[in-house]
Amino acid sequence: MRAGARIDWQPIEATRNATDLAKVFDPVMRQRPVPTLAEVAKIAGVSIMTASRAVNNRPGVSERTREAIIRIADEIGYVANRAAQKLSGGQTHLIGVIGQLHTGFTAELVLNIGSAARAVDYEMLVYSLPAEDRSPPGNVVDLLNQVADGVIVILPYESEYLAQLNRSHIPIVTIDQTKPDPFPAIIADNYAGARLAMQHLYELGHKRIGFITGNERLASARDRRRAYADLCSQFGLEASDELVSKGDFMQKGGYEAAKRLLALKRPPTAIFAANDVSAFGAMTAIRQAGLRVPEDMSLIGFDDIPLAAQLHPALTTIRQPLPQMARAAVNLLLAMIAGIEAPSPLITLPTQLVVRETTVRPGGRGV
Amino acid sequence: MRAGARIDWQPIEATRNATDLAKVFDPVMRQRPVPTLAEVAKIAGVSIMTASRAVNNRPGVSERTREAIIRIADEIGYVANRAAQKLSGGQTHLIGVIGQLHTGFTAELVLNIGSAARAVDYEMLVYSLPAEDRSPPGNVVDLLNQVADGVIVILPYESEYLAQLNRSHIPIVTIDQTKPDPFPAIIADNYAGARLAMQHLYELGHKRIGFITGNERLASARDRRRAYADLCSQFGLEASDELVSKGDFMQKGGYEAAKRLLALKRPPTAIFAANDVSAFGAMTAIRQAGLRVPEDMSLIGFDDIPLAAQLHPALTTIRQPLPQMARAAVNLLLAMIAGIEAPSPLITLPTQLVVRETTVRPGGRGV
DNA sequence: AGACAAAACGTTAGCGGTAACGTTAAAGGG
DNA sequence: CCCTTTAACGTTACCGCTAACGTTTTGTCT
Repeated sequence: MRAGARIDWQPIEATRNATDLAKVFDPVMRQRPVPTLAEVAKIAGVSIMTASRAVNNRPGVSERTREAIIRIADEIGYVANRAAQKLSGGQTHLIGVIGQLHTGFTAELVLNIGSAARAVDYEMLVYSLPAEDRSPPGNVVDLLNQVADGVIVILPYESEYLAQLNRSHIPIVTIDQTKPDPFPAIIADNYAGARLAMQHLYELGHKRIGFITGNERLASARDRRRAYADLCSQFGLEASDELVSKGDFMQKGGYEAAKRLLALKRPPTAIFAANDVSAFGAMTAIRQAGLRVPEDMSLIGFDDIPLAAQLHPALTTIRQPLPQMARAAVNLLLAMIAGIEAPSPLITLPTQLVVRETTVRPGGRGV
Repeated sequence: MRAGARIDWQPIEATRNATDLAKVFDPVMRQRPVPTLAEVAKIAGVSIMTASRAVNNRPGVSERTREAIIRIADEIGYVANRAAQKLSGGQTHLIGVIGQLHTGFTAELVLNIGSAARAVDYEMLVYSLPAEDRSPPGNVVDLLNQVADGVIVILPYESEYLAQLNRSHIPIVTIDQTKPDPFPAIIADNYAGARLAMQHLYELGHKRIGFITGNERLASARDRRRAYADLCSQFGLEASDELVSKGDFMQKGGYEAAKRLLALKRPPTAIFAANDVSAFGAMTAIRQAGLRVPEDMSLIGFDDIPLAAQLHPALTTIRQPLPQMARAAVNLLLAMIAGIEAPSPLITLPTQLVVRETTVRPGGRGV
């Protein structure tokens, strides 16, 4: 072992003077290549295989040797080459996530997955599907498969297509898919959540409630709509096709859907939007029509994305248990990576009503 | 070449009946492994190397052979193994991006980078730095280096630290870093942008303008503050330390900073927040104090994240040219990957004033 | 037609790791 | 104290691909 190989990583503040910076950019420093397992092994005076066993914490090495090897690895700053690990059939401790980062809900979910992954010593790599979702994600799964141990997929449509395209034997978990056939899935209880929303509006006294649909390529959107319809009839609320306005989970869609509802001869007194983003769009439309939220029109969303609480007025909504969903997805994926069959192919998590400022009794506060 | 090897990818709608689904989940289909270059070569009756040259569009293959090989590759659904490519010194046509997806600005920038990358036939993989940014991104750069051809880094602090940690010789481009020493950088003209904001408020007649600072670990935040101070003295505006309130580019920081400004014996008539997210926080504080935006208090932000236009009232702000920045970053990175020295180590892009609804003459519309 | 260059294609080695098996050293058992 | 088992370590082969160089074919010029 070379003397002087020890490296002291200095905290960022300590590098703020010219002398230190000069050292940082010293060509010799910059050229120092990233060390391989072979170098660790050479310094430790063992074979590469022994070094591999040591750093991966696997049996077949004595404690003494293991410690020495790990110390050396730390000192020279060894980091395993994931590409090589994966190529040779090993594990990379990396999970891939595929989703549309454009949407607030997915983005938030992805961040939660990242936290959940780090909590169990995995890193996360994200592939953001383009907004025009037509590019088949099969190749992307293959791509992530080449570097990650497993993939979590959040698609803007049902995943049968993906199942068809995907030929990897990689573990895959989906989120927000009710058909667990192709892959195990994590999903919030959309039906029960939408019932909570409707019940809330009903209890406030609303008899005529409009609904803005989501992207009905997704089961979650269909479940929410089903709950709306079911509760309308259960509570004896007015129900007609004109009260159901087509949206797409997006802002503009919500805006236009709300506009149609407001243009009715008898507009509703409350609007249930299939997700928060649609609700934001609806809010714009309501205000543009010269009405106030919530005095003239109650509004409830779904998802509880961070923005919902920050808006004025703050949006009443149904909360999806994002941290739990993320943890469940990661745990399920890790189990599959470890070769354990999923206990259940479909894990449903409960939702929760979050009452804020956009829902009041019909007719406004005064009534 | 096997007959019947041709595969017709059916559009998603076509798979919706039971018979097709059964076929999809047929074990034989599922087990079909992802093909390698060796299989392409075998079917084509050429060596692996020739197949490699063909699919990578490199010289040394006749047009006839190339076409045949590419056709076969398409038919059996060959996708290059990026891990193997990278390991053997080749290019993966993949770029890595490191940033904090939590912040709206970064998230939007990342999406733009994704589009820019796809436009030049590259894919993007994202690593989201945890909110607690203390984990040194050096390892993460190494990680992405192992799979990507280059990395674009968007840090919540100056990048000297990164330069110190990073030992890869991988091409790196940073965004929002004024010190191009370690790596070439793309940056919006924050100083000029902030001047535009101040000039706008000045022209509306504001004489007492409050400023909410950003995260001053970033040069962009310091530049904006500098412009604020410079224009205060240039325009002869009231300037005092109490008008500068410490924020951190985040919602809560903006909220608290605005609260302090409002609590002054003589509050300002307008607030310039160092970024849009801070401005949102400020808006909450202003409303909580019983004041209206913009009648009682004008408010201007910086960045023009998508949310700015969707708020009520819509936020006046300074637009950063995200698509251009993304394209510039990608182009610069690709140039570096190709071995071309960056023409300039620091590319500055112009910003733009976007007047919306939160800025009016002091005293409200009536004046 | 022979010589020779260029294009087309093949072979070898190796990227950095791991699985599988082979070998050596330590431990245990009668 | 020798034999056997087990732990500790080493060797070999290979993952899928590309760089570098070697070989064969195809012109091309005189």
